[in-house]
Parts: sequence; C-alpha cells; structure tokens
Amino acid sequence: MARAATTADAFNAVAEPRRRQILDLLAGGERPVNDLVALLGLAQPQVSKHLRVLREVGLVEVRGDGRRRMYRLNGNPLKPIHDWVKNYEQSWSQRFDRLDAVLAELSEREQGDGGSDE
Amino acid sequence: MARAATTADAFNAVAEPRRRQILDLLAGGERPVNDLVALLGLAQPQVSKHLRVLREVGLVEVRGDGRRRMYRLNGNPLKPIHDWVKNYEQSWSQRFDRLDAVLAELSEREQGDGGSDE
DNA sequence: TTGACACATGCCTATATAGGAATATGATTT
DNA sequence: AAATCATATTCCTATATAGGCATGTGTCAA
Repeated sequence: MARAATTADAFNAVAEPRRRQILDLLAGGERPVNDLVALLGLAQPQVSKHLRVLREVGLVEVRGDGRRRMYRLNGNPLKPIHDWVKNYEQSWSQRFDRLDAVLAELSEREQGDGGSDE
Repeated sequence: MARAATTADAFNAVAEPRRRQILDLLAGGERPVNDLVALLGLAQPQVSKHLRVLREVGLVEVRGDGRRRMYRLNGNPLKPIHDWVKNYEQSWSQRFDRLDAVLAELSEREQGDGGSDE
C-alpha cells in the first residue's frame, strides 16, 4: 500500500506546511482565495488544491460572495490531534525522563537523611 | 514534487496511525521490538521500518540489550505539533465559529427587526 | 562452529501526492 | 454578447511511501 491519503484525516492534511499556513491565515478571519495567493506567494491553482484538501477533511468551509469564494476556518477536526499530542506534553514541559533517576536518588537519601531541591 | 518525506518532521511521521500506536505503547516504558510486534499484531519488518522513521525524527531512541534492542520514547519532537495545534483549541472548546453569525444576527435585529432563519 | 533467536535491510509494486502549466467554470461588468 | 475577473479542474511527471516477502547482520547458547 501507499501512504494514506492527505484527505484521510486532519493528521495527514496538516502534515503539509503550506496547509498549516493557510489555516493560520484563516485563523485571522474569512478570506478569499486571492488573498491567500498573495499572502502565501503561491500559484493560484496550488492554493485552490490545498483548500480542497482542507475542505475534504472539514478544516475549512466555503461561502460564495459574488465571484469570490470566502474560506473560513473550522478547527474542530484538529481536536483529535490536540487530544493525542497533549498526552505527551510532560515529555518536554518537564524532564520526566529524568524522573526515575531523581526518584531513585530521593529514596536513597530518605534511607539516610533528606535534602531535595530542583 | 511529491509529498514530503515521512522523516521530514514529526508532523509527517505521526500522520501514520501505526506510528502513533507505537509511541502510545512506548509511553508506558521502554520495550523491545518483539513486544511491539506482539502488541500491534504487525509483521516484524514493518515494525522495524516504522521504528526507523520514528528514530530519524528523534521520537524514539534505541539501546542495545543483548540481542534485543530496547526502544524508548522521546516526546520532544512533538512539541512543535502541540504548540501549533493548541492555538486552535478555542475553535472547538467554544463555538467561536458561531459567534460571528450570532453577533451579526443581533446587530441586524437591533437595526429594525428581522426574522432570519436558515 | 553451528544453530537459534532478535532484529534490520533489501527488493518489489500500487498508489497518491505536490507542483507546473493550461484550461474550464462561474459571476460580474460593459 | 463579449470581455474580465476569480477560482476550480485537468493533465503531466518525479517521488516516496507501506506492505509483503526474502534475506542479511548481530548476539547468545551449546
């Protein structure tokens, strides 16, 4: 098999940096495609293609406005990503990988006397 | 161009569900490959390949233990993902996407009166 | 040193990209 | 109706997968 489709889920969709950029821009509010083209410095077709992917996973919604199409962020599909990754937050916010060592040291000191700082 | 390599960054590496599973298992502590093979129900070569990808982006570290290789989680490369996605948390924890619509409706009613339904 | 065990790597294939260029669709203005 | 603007879609190509399978490499035991 090949890799899962970019439209398989939000994980795959936002693996592409340009698509994250697009979402970041849309976080500031609704925008027409041309705005994004200018801000990203990409060719218009590529932007439309990225928007299609984002739309297929539900990360953006469209609204017609005259000849323009206004794109709007919908962050909900990002929730699974947040839910998954937040369980690893301790891995970097604290040195839990050091915790074992620290605990071992502590219990050793308790045996004799105690002094713990860090 | 094709898609970015799975080893390009953590975003691409964890887009694959099996690799997230592996990390979830390693979150419980160091494990040899065969453990993962049994727990995942995958063929051993595939597990080794996934581990290689995870290792190349720094999400796991290896340690030789006799004939076994003990794999250990390193969550640090996940931080960029967390940092990025947490900015969107409001998108689902509150219905900010509806707020504009509600506000617009309110100001319309204030102007005169209005019956707007969709 | 031969064998067994644990793991990594190589080879093969179908598949889905991302980008570039050209063109199609749709709405608006004149 | 024709021209124009805004956006979407199609065609093209190189590339990197993920999985299945076979085989290589390293370590320990007898």
